[in-house]
Amino acid sequence: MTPPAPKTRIQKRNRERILEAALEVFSTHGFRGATLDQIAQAAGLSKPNVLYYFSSKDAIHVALLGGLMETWLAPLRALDPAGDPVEELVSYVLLKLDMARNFPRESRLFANEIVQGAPRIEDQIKGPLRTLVDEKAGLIAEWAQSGRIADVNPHHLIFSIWATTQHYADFDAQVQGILGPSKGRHFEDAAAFLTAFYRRALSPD
Amino acid sequence: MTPPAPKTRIQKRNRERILEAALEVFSTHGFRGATLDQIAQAAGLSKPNVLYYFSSKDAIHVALLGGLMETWLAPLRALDPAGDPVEELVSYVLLKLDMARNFPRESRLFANEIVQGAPRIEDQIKGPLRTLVDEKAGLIAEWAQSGRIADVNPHHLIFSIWATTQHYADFDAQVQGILGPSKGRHFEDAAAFLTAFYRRALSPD
DNA sequence: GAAATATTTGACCTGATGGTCAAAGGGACG
DNA sequence: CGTCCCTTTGACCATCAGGTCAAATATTTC
Repeated sequence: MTPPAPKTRIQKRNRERILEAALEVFSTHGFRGATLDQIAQAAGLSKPNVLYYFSSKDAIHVALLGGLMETWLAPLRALDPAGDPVEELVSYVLLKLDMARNFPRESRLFANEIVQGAPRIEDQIKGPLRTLVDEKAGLIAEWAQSGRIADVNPHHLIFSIWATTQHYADFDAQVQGILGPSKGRHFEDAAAFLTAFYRRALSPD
Repeated sequence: MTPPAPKTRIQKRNRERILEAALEVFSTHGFRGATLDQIAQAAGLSKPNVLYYFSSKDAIHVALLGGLMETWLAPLRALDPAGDPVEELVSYVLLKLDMARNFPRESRLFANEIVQGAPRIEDQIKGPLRTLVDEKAGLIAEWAQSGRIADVNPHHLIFSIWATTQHYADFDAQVQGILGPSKGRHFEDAAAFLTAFYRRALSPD
């Protein structure tokens, strides 16, 4: 479907341009709402030229999601069994919030996909993502059982962290509609709120 | 744009059918991803007949969102200054979670809209929603200042409640991909988790 | 029960959109 | 400097989708 390895310099450059443009367009309008013309224009290429590098609109989307999944999981992977449990989890919250701040398009890309039933990444969710989450949930469960953090349902704790952090990327329009526009202050306030909140909720008695 | 008041019985019935069908289709595929044919078929009407009741696809979407906004805000409006602060907030969390459980399509409809920048409900967000949120944030701020709940940023507390509860409707595909399918157990687990979590995080020292 | 009004629909129109193709342009290498 | 292969594109095609319309069919009203 998609050529496995870019060969020439030009191929590498143009494939990257296309993926960058597609990220912009897909994350803003969703898969169905995005058009090849928009992507081509954003990439500075003609539509047939885009289709020279990717066999279809669908292939672009798949390549994007696939290439981004690992980046998206990295912060969770970094959860360290050797660290202080509460601080590890708080760090995870802040890392995810940073990602929402610095990579909102990536966050929205996934949000668009998942809201509509994740038809194109079902396998990735039920495979690698689930495996990683289960592993880290096990770690959190140990922390809880040994009394090093409060007794919480690990999976739902992870969901809450995803929800509260990605919210600032995915629903930015709502946040800014309610709080007014800002150049990052909302993220700083959110960081302060979430840090205090999770520390309180997770610290053992 | 849209006839203000349905007159005949048939009009009322068919307009309702169309809105029900549109809720189903829009919430699953997003505005751009939904087609009039899909809506017409789901409503059991022909496409021209659908357009006899609503002047355009856009008009259907606007009517839907407008009609649902008040329902969506009701739980927040119910936050009672006279109640016990922590329990009022926990009740709000559970009410919102119930809505995510019982009205997932409505939740996804808004999610789809907001993720893509809320182009069609910007006014509703900056108007009625913002007003209500500011009012209730004031109430929460008083509770915090008088030491009846922990000291938290009220707006971000509200965002966290929206995020953690709507997550189970909006990102259901992900939740079920990770936890496996369920007939509601996830919601029960989430209710237990969120209750304990918010009670812990909000209870004054 | 006939006239007036409301509802329904098949056929059609138009623009948008994903995708194709043959031909032209450009660069690397002998 | 000519050949070969990679890259680019203008022109085109087919399908889909939102929307229109006039004619047909119910329904209401008098």
